[in-house]
Amino acid sequence: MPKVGMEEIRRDQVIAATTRCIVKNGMVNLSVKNIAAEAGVSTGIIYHYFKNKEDILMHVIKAAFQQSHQAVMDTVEPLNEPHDKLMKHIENINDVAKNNSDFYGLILNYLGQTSSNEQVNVIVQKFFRNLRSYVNNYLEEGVNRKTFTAGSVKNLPAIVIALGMGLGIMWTVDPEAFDLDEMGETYKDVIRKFVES
Amino acid sequence: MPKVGMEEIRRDQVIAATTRCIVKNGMVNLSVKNIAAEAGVSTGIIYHYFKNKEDILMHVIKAAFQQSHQAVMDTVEPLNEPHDKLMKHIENINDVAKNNSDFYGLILNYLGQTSSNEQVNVIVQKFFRNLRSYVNNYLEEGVNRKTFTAGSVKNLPAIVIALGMGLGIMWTVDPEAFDLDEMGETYKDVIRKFVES
Amino acid sequence: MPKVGMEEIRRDQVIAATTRCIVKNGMVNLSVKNIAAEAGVSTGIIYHYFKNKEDILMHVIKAAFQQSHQAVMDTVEPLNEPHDKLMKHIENINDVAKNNSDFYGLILNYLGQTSSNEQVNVIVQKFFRNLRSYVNNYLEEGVNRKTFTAGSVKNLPAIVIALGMGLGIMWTVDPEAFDLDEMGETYKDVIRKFVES
Amino acid sequence: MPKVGMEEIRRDQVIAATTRCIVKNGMVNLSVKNIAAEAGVSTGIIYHYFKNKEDILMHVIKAAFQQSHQAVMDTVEPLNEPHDKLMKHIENINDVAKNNSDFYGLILNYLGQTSSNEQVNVIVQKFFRNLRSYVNNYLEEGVNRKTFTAGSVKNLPAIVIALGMGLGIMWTVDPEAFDLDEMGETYKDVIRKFVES
DNA sequence: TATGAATGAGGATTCATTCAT
DNA sequence: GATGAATGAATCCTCATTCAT
Repeated sequence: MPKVGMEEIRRDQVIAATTRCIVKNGMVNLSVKNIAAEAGVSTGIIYHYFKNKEDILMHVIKAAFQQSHQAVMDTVEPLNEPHDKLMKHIENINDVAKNNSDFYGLILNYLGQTSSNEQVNVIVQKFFRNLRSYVNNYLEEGVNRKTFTAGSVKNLPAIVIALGMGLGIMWTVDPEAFDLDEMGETYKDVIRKFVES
Repeated sequence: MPKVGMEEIRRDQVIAATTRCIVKNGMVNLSVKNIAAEAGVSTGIIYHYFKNKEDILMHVIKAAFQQSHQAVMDTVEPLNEPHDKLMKHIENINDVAKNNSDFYGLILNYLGQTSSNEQVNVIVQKFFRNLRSYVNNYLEEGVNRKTFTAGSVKNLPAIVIALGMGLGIMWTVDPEAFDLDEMGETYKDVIRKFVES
Repeated sequence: MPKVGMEEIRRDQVIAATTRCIVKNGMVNLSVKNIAAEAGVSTGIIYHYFKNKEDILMHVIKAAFQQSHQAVMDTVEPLNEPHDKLMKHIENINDVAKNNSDFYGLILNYLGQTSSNEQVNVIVQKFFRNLRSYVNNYLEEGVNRKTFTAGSVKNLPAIVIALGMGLGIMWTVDPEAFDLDEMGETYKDVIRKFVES
Repeated sequence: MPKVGMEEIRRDQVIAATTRCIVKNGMVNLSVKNIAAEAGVSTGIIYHYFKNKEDILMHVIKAAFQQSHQAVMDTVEPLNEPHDKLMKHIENINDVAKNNSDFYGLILNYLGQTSSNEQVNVIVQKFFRNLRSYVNNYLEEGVNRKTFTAGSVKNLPAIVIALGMGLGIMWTVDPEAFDLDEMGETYKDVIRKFVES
């Protein structure tokens, strides 16, 4: 193993380990010792690469959001039609719960912190704004192209994201509540009916 | 100060104090010492009325859900028309965020625990199932009375609750994201359009 | 239940309960709350009849020693022959382990305190001196009557008591170590052979 | 101060400190804080080397018994004659009270725990069995060589150990009770007379 | 870079004791 | 006489962080 240029390897190692710890044991039971053990490193080295525990936590959530952002970019942006983009985005939201279930386990642990930790709050706000902004772009594009009616778009981004997130949370907490794929179709129907009326 | 019959008073005192502590500082920073200080009692007495910290936490979430359940009962049940009930329920969900903002601050802190604490998970699942079940009742009633079309109701309860919860969370995290009252109308429109199509 | 003249009843109740608690859970785990529960009274009343926990403990050991003293008096003193007295005393010591096994469980818990608690030390010393003194009396009587040889009696009281106590402790700790009745005979043989040689 | 290879040093430090604390203040008043202070370390480090307080206590008694075992091995085993071995063992038992008075202060504190703490009970039982087993070996050897008569050996190991322990305890509790050296001779006489009759 | 020993403050919990009723 | 609510100090243990190696 190289002894120099470990920076990124170690940071990723710690971030991944922390994510697993939070999802498995909850933020409440997260300790630096656990993180170190899960990452297979010493506690000391963690403080070489991160300022403190809080610093790790910020990097973890940023990394999660960054990954989510990337997924949208990779799958949605290549598409041309606003309608397709919107539907693909919706599918994406649904896929997160199914394929990357850690994601919800993770942000649920951070959402609780938003009211007491300003820094977390800012990051989460930015993430939500980002999500709404994507949707807004598709909608505006669609309105321009007369695919969507202008009247409906105002609050729609929030509706789309809120519904996706709500379903994701609900399913994460109780996977027996409904069939995720089938619900994904209903999700799209709901939005489609509203946006095309 | 009376020395007898304090049981309920003290328990409520501690539950209320714990709720405030969680909302203000987050579950991660919750300590029994804080709870005692917030409640204006000694730490010792807390263990006279509760088995341990976990026990308090369970009572806190149960109390919050019970209160929410009561609000639905009080406002929705008196109504006669399924459509009115559904819309009233939706209004209720929205009102929670506005009038009882602690509620979201609280459950966001518990949602993070669902993946690691089975007991919390069960309670939250039960709560969500309850909520969906209410909506389902209105819908079935509406289908019987031909107010709603049968085809749409299958996944609708989850949609209604998920959307409401998603909006509540989003607004709690970022109250500047949208106007809650206006969004409430859109929320109703979305559901109405879907259910009546 | 009478409300006056409860003094002795309550004190005995508490002393008996404390004894059971110590034997069952060890002095290390003894709490006033446990005592109260075992005695079926409130914690408050305990402080009405005893100065504090230490005070209870002193009364418990005194009561145990008093009882042991009484047993000797009742069974040994009526006898006439020094040799019979000595053997009866030895039988008594053995019987304690068998019939009143709490006794060893109790004093073992107090013996540990002798090095750090002067008051306990004094009580235990007095008890041992008492025991040796009984034996000494039989021996002196026996020497006077020419039953025993003078040379052997000097250290014998301690030997008799030490051997009895050692066997009692050993058997209490490990009842499978030997058959108590058979060992009682050997115990008597050992002393008899020494004293009559 | 070195930072590596401290494991054994620290463990011994803590075990020795705990022993002193127990002898001085009794097990009832033993706290991890005291141990740490007596050992001259922080409380935190104690939990780095021991699982918990119970774990320390187990190591303390094991160390004490191990030391006692070693003393027998070193002084008794080199001897050839069964009779010499037996007498040397007896002298050893007596010497413990005189030269290593902490030993009795220590085990007296553990004996009280045997009835409530299974783990301690097992350790103490094993220790006693060991002691009896040594004596038994000398006796069997002696019977083979016709030094001892076969009839007397059955219960003798327990008698030897019990008497030694009883005397040790008695003297530890009340050193004025008798002269230890002189009593040691009587102790040997008692056993000798019994075994050689 | 990397380790893990070391610290001491802080966490949950228990406990002896008091006191209003 | 009797209760059990109330207190706060003390207990066991964990944890974030530092630092010698």
